Amino acid sequence: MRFLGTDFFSRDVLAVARDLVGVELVWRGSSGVIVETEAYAVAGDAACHTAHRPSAREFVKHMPPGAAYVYFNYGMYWLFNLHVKGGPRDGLILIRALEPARGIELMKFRRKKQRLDELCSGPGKLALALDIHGEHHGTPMAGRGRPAGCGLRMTDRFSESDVVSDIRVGISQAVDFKWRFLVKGSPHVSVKFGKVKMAG
DNA sequence: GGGTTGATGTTC
DNA sequence: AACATCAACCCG
Repeated sequence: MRFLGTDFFSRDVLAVARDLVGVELVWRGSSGVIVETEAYAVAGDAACHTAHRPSAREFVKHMPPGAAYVYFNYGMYWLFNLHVKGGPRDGLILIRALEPARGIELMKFRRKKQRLDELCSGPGKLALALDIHGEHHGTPMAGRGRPAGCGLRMTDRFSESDVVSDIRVGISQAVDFKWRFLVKGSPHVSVKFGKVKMAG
């Protein structure tokens, strides 16, 4: 199995976010093909953690491209991001939804759900399905130090024309950026194309 | 189907 | 106080 290297994560954060759609996220015996991502830019994006959190600024300063940025939100859910660094725009990419691929029974057990289209259709859901949590913060997902059994693998599951962009979900800053990338028509996304409520 | 609400705890 | 969420519940 060939995994993406750090060069993949050393490009523009928007290009990487778009290209991650269709890539298989492999995590210790379970996996899913990414069907939804959101880009957050280190500079000029008020919605990015680096805009308000010193700890996030420390992370992007010291961690390599491809490192996992994992954080706890709403007192209940872990959210999994990938660090992009070394291209025109650095940033963090939230993985928002997967089409389950491997280890589906284990994911159903962890989620206590049977329906395939509800297993990983949201950032909190997929972290639970894959058992991603705080101790995985900083895990290198590309290049040296990548744990055995974890990584990102190219697939031919979708074509470029399947991927559309839309505004981001659940934020109150920089709400107009169309920096969410998703497979149009996929039943596995968190929010369908065009369904995010507009501000005002 | 769509809207509303409560659960829950870390960071700033 | 805000928060890159989710599921359960209402209403119809």
